[in-house]
Amino acid sequence: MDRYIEAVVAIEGSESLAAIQSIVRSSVVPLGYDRFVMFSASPAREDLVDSIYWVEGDWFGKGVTVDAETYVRHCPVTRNFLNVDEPFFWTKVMSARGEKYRVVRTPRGPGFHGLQVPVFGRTGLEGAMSFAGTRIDASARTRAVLTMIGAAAFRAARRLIEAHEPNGASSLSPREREVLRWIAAGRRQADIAASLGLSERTVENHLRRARLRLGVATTAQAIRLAIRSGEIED
Amino acid sequence: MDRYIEAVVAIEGSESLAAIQSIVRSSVVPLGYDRFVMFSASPAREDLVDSIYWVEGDWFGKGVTVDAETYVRHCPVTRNFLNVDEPFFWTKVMSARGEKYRVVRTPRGPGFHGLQVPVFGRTGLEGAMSFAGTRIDASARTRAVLTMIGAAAFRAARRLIEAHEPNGASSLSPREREVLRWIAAGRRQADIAASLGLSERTVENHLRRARLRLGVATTAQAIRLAIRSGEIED
DNA sequence: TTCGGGTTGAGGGAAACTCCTCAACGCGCT
DNA sequence: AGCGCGTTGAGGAGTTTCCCTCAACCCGAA
Repeated sequence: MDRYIEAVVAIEGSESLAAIQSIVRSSVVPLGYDRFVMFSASPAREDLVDSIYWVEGDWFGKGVTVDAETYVRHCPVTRNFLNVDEPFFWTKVMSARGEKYRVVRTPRGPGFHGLQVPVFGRTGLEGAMSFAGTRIDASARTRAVLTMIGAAAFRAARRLIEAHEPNGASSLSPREREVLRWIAAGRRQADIAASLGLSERTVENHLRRARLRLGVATTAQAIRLAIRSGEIED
Repeated sequence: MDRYIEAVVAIEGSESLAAIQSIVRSSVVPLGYDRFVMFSASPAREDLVDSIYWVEGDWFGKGVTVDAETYVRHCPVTRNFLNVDEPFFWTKVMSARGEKYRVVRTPRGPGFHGLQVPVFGRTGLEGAMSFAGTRIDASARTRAVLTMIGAAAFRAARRLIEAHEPNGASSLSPREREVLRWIAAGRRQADIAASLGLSERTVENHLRRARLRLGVATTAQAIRLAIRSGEIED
């Protein structure tokens, strides 16, 4: 079976971030990519980047430490994820007024180029993996490979990292969330009661408790807050 | 380069649905999958499935035509996409009270099994590709292959189909949008009327027209749709 | 000028939702 | 056993929204 598929399987089975990184490296360094950034993201944040899982390689010049803030400030093409839902290549252009990053169809020749691979989930953008290098292979094949490996690596890394961090406790109970989901889907309280096998009163009570917990006055506002915080699917 | 990667590249370059289907078939039939469903979906719809792009093979018994409604009614595991954001295997279980579909970690032995591969985008769930067969390879490798091919095939198919169907983007009027924004912020119609200097009736009328345009039954659902389509800010 | 669309507003009635309090049951935890 | 929490459900009263129809005004396009 294909070696890149094997890499994905190995990534999925990895038990440490270092293991994931090692597999990614050995897979994509031969393709010319030797700088990596992996981060979780949320379109609700205006700076997009939530927290960085992995930074490696010389991104902005020797000796520059890259943290979340630096990365976002220097790499504005990341915001392109708000407009597209596929991986895209970028290239660093040197102009009279300094360096500039630009989204391109195909980066050519030597220079600093990269591929941003977004990872989407139920709530939209969840994170990304970014590959870069000075002499990269930018073929359609390589893009497909990086798309697959980047997505697998991000999911595997997040699985490991979120296992260690106390996950953001959702403020709604399962029932409250379920009722709210149906309301957001356009059902009436009575319909929901029927399809869940509850009394209309119970549905109403769940809704009220949900409003209380979310600290809002109306159900419409609760829908919006719940979507924003990922309690229910957008 | 790997043959499955080549398949993905070929899918991305396809200019017809038939071409995509042909590539998918030749890639996954050797793995035991000979039944396919590809559909666009939206968590906003309570039946989840929007429209079906591709149905092939014997899903529910010989001679049963599968349309969107039949598929959803017979295949409740599809709703599992609301809870997970990774592909999952399912299997058909024969019990005393008829057949039942169940989500499983690994389907074993002969029988009717399948893999559901969700495709996510900026707005969350966008569609899925479903592979099934009676003697399937359910290894981690195959799951990785189907994940990649399913996602590529769905995106390519949607690109082709949406190019033909000019989507009627029905937008809201400025006033409708403004009222909806306030509603989403938790205001009551009467409050909005006061702060916009309108009568309560007018606010109510704007809301009704907004619901009509968005094609939804309740204001709560309108909030969600408007957020999804970017009519109001999240 | 006529036509369509957006905005404004009304009446009347029906349906749905919100708010308050109270209470029972199960489940896990100390 | 006692406690907290989630789930379920009720009565009663009040508020809010929804539905349907009708109509006036303004404005830009045909």
